Amino acid sequence: MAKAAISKLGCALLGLLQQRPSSGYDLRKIFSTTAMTTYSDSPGAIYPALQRLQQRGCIRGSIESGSGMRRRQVFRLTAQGTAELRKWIARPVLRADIIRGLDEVMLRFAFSEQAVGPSASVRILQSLQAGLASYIRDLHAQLGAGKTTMPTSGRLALESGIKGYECLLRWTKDALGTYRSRNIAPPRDGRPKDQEMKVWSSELKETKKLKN
Amino acid sequence: MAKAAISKLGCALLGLLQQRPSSGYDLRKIFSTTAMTTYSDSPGAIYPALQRLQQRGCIRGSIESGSGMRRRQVFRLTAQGTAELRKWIARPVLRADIIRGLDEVMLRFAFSEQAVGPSASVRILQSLQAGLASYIRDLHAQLGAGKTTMPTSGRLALESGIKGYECLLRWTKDALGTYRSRNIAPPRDGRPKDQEMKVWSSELKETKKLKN
DNA sequence: AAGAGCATGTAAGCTGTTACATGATTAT
DNA sequence: ATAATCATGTAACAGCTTACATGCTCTT
Repeated sequence: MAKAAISKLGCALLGLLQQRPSSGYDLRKIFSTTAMTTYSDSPGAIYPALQRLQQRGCIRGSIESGSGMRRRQVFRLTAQGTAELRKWIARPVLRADIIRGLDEVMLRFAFSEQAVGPSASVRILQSLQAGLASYIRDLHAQLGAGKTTMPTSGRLALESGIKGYECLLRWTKDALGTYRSRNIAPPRDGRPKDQEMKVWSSELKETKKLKN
Repeated sequence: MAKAAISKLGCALLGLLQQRPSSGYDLRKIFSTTAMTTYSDSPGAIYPALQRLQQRGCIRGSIESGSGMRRRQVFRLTAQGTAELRKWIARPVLRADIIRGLDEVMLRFAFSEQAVGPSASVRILQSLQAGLASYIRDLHAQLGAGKTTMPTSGRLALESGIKGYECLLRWTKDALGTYRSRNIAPPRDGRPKDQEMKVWSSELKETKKLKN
């Protein structure tokens, strides 16, 4: 049962719900207010996604309706949902992930510390670093091959991509340094022993208009 | 008629076909071989996309079948297809484009010089530069607001995004410098008068396996 | 003759987009 | 009261993914 993979949006929702139980509307607000605008805040995407997650048993919603309160359904992760979230985060970073879904890798990294622990963050950074270094080499080769025949804009576009990856590679090293200075043991293998759970982004409660 | 927008993949195909008439298989090879791997090389995406473009009147395919040759259908841009390609490239770069579809902006830039002319490239770079500068300001504000409450991985992820945009902004300035040194007049308004058409990426003919 | 690669497609399924729809509650 | 906002949904549509299917040609 539940063979198909959870969609990227679904994983993003799992990650957010792990940080704090929320209603669909809360989640839409996050997507429309914060740097997560890369994801859609449209109800036609979020509510069906929540339903799917619930059918899978990853989340459970409870309707809150006190007197003088609007009806709202608050979703929480189930044990299974937590497991799925961790599985998603712990997936190895392959070249395909770097090429087609770098944003998803960054999302996994963003949730990694809270949902699994710092060692998972380090693991993502390490495989990302390796994958980037290898891919950058290939891109340089491609640039060298077509340098003379490509039009300026094409060459520049390729260069922009390469520079972006190089920038990310530098950031990866910095980030690893941050964790090293915090004395996070490099994850040789085995499971992480840390499980710190903190709630952040508490300032996301601000009101903001949302049109349907 | 033909109100719905052409999909991103469709536009990518238009751009490639403008550079050189190609069969579906040729296009798949480009997507699987070059830095355009970000786009799918699956036949289930490309052949239907080509059909849609043909139904719209943007491209026209002609079946080539000499003796001792495999049947292959080569597609060419029509006048309307060229117009649609130019319209897509000339679209102003909005913040939404930067947030949700930066890759599409870069694709438009990559094709801009051949399909429209250097002044179109410059125009894209200028609006991109402005949009990036403004967006980066907002992201810095967000980072400052949540710096203390966010977990390390979340903060680092946001920083990585910001650094990526800053890197792109620097590239934008470099690229504008390249065009300035080539004496491309800044496009005050009106249409570009240049229309240089060269064929590049002639080395993409190399063979490479593609599994169905 | 057999297998690998060329070249084109189709069909099912899922997901996101866009647009619409519905009530309840708070503000003016 | 009326409008705006809260909060949740649904329905039609388009596009991509995955998997399958089909013949033809070249190599060995």
